[in-house]
Amino acid sequence: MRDCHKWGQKFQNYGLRLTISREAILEVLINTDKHLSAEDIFMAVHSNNPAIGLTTIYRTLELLKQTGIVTKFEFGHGKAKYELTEEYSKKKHHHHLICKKCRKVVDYTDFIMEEKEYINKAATGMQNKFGFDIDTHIIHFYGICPECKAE
Amino acid sequence: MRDCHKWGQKFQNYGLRLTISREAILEVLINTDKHLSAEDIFMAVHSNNPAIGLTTIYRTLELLKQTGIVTKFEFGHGKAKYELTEEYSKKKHHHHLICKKCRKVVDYTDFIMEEKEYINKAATGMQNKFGFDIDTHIIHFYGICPECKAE
DNA sequence: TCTGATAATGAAAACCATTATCATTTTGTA
DNA sequence: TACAAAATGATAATGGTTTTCATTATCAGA
Ligand SMILES: [Mn+2]
Ligand SMILES: [Mn+2]
Ligand SMILES: [Zn+2]
Ligand SMILES: [Zn+2]
Repeated sequence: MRDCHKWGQKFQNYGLRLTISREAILEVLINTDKHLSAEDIFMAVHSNNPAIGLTTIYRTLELLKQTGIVTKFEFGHGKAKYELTEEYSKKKHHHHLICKKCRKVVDYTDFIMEEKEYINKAATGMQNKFGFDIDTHIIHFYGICPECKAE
Repeated sequence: MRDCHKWGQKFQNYGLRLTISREAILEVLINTDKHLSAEDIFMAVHSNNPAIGLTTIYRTLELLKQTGIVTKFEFGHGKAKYELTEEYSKKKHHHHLICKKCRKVVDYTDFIMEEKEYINKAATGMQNKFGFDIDTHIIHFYGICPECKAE
């Protein structure tokens, strides 16, 4: 159980320990399809492991970010949200729709071929023009969700 | 001078007063090609108008955001950055390259046709699929700038 | 199994960008 | 000029995140 997961390997390679806390946090991230804040994760973990503190949540999330296991998103609503990276998630490559009214965040997986084409072209162009090595990108669409339109 | 600008009209339409503070803040935004934080703007304004406080900077930036004169960006480095919107800026439609090491932000105006094509397709798709009305989008490219590569 | 070095942790305090409060000043209008 | 509404600055408060530091858990070697 402990070492059979992808991240178990990753942790070992980085000389990090796969502790109870870290496993509990990863488990929460694996078993959700939402975008969770540190506090969301703290509360989810707390029900089974009341001893784990919020500080550890923040520290672990930072660690998971550094090792490429989670992505940190700042949607502009005060608190950062976390999601497993494509490599470690069941989710496919996707981007986000954000409702400017209710702040809902929806995953959007369509038109990935077209996106890839544009992104590749742009990333190559930037490499050539600026010498900038691109390795990730973010696309956010802002608008009003159907519920807020109806209101 | 006071009313000959686009934003003068906009302010009037909204029943807002075009005060010294607001003009000073707009002037800073007009005369830069950088992405400034509230504090950056405060310091720039301060040299000529020491009486203007940081609170007014924040309040005015929020106002300018509401009226569509500035865009607020959260690049994930702690403080928000502000830039005139396409409509009020000399800059063309563009997106951003962000260096993950030194946090530099570079404007990128290439491949806009290709981008527009993809964005239109995606926005239409989302409208049809989710009933989500998209009106803006953000594209951020993350990577390492040439200076940091050389280090 | 013991032991020491190192990593991880929790509680509490500190940090810091941003926002709220409120008394005062400025502005547009009659 | 007088008055109401809007704008402002100093200050305090907020709240998500990070630091600090003493304690605990983990692992490698003896
Ligand atoms: Mn997502
Ligand atoms: Mn820009
Ligand atoms: Zn909504
Ligand atoms: Zn750099």
